[in-house]
Amino acid sequence: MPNNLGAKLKDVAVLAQVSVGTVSNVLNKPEQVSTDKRNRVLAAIDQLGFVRNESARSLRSGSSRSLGMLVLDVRNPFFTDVALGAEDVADAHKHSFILANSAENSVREQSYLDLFEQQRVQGILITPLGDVIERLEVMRSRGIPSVLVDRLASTGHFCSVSVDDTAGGRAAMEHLLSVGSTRPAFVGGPFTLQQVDDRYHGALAATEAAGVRLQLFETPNLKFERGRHIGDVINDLRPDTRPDGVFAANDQLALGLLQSFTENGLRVPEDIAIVGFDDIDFASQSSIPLTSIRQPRQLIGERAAELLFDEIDNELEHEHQQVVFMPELVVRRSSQRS
Amino acid sequence: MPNNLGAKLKDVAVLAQVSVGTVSNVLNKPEQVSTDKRNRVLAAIDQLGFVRNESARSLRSGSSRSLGMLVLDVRNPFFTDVALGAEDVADAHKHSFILANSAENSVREQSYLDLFEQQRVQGILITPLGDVIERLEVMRSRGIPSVLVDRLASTGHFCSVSVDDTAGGRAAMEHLLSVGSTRPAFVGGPFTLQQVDDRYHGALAATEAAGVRLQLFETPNLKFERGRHIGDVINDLRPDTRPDGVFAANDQLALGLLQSFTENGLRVPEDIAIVGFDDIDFASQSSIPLTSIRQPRQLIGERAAELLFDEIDNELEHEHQQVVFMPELVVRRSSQRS
DNA sequence: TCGTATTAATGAAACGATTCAAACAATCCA
DNA sequence: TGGATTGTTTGAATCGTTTCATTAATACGA
Repeated sequence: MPNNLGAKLKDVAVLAQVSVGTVSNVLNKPEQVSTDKRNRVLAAIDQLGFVRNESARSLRSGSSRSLGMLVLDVRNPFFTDVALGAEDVADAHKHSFILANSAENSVREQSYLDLFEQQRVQGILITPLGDVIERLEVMRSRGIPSVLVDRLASTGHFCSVSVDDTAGGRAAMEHLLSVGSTRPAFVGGPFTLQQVDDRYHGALAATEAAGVRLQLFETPNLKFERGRHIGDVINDLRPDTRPDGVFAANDQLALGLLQSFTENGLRVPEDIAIVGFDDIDFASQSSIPLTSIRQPRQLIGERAAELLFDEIDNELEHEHQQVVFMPELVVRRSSQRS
Repeated sequence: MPNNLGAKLKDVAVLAQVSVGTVSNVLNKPEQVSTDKRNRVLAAIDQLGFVRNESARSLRSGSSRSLGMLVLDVRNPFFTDVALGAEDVADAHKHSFILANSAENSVREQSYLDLFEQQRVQGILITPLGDVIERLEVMRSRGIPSVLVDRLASTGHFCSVSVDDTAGGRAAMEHLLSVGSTRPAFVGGPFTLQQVDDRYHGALAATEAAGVRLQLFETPNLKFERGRHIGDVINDLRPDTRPDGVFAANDQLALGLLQSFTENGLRVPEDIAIVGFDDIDFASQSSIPLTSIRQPRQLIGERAAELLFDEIDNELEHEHQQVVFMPELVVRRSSQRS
């Protein structure tokens, strides 16, 4: 017996001696109920410990007051921060917020989209993984819009909020060159991730402009262990060919490199400078604080949620837009050669 | 117009030429429907792109197929990992999982409990913050049970899953003593958090047993910056009174200490050894890897969710239990004086 | 005083699934 | 052949809200 004592709207109505419609109005449009009755109703609600049944509300009104968000990896603090920003906005709109983790697995991605559809969420924030754009278009045609996060919408059919990864990559590399790196390298992968590809090409543009060769160390993913591994590889190179400055595609990789270098006795930044990307908290919290390219993480989440609400609220007038933030170079010790 | 094209159960029934009851059975008890009709129904579902309406299901059946989880701080990787474990279990039970962040703010805590109640979640996993036990008891009496996470249930009225913080604190301090620390210190706070208090008293027991004095540096919270600050304070002490071994109440504090010491030129572990607590990923990923007390993070989440499901499924026979995991000392460079 | 706005309150009809008692069909046995 | 048994299928009732067309009450101006 699931529903033990739950008082319902009708019980409240009886106790307060008004109709159910009035109780509903007290809840939803309190200003158009007379003070007298409103107080009676509120008292009754209090006395009975009445709690609205959200399922019934959603059923009747056709959609639930909730947003779904699907990220690539909740264990990456970058995404938790983006989610935090989005949640704030959802909160402000009195929507609940369902955070799901595709964990870079496209089966999970699909099944969470199923879930969101069943829940009739009002909209979806997603960092897409698999080939999911088509499905999102179908879902929108059925009334569930979505906004792409940390990913530029290539067709104009979606709003998106992202960061100019190419510019970020260029800034990172220009910085390395400016502190005197003559044998720079890029560490990252896979190149099927647009972000990685863009960051690399930004870096490449910088080295080409300076007439310097850019070494490439490709990784199968962006995790710490991979960074450590490449660090060991780099350490084994002959000192005169070994990179003297490394730009890693994200901070987790960069931290892996840093640990490997430290353990192997390479001095950072004297022997080799490091620049990461994302500027997660742990970048600045490392014992050798990491130079990084900062993305406005919370802001990305906030803007994305706002765009989504705009589409939800003004289905017709809404115009899709691509918000692209400029990332910011934050210089710390890992690249400071004074 | 929210509900554009949504086909409903009835539409499926018409197309498949069966009754709505049969369609519902195909969805819920497919084995008791004849193959013939089942196939017709499935084909119709496919053709119409029918998606179940979860609100309607929940309304009719009295509770939603979902679990709520309320953590102290989603930005702390410890909690994301616990949540990940719990989510897996929820998934396996085909329940959806709502993760909420009280952010150490008891107003938010209350309002998320409101939300969970409105959503009629089937149960709640919570790391309680404010004075919330009473409310949880009321909620249980109304059919929404909860399990305490990372917190021992002091009354026997709840299940709980936690770690023996006292033992962990003792192990941490015994380790520091064993590597030769003669002026050990504890860094952490506030002591209103049971976890902190227990870890401290564990450490104290170890020093008392060894006849050594334990210095205490109290902090208002467990964040990185506080660790950094205390690190600076410690650095300013006269070398002959300065601690030569520090046990921090969690890893974030420990990382803050580590950064401060490194910057100030104190050598870790030679001048001062550090031990943290939680063993988050970043502990091992630090450039000087951190010795820490490992909690089985995912497992904590899993066990908690399992206990919750047991209470949900066997309301009557269920017996509350307190699961207490033993933490594990993981020795790394930050405390290795060879 | 009467008609007309204006404002408040009502309550029956949805929303879209699940449930369950009853009807129906098929099979078996005496 | 009829009755009992087993297995499918049916469809009306139901969950707890919101919605909205009506009705009731009140105030206002002529």
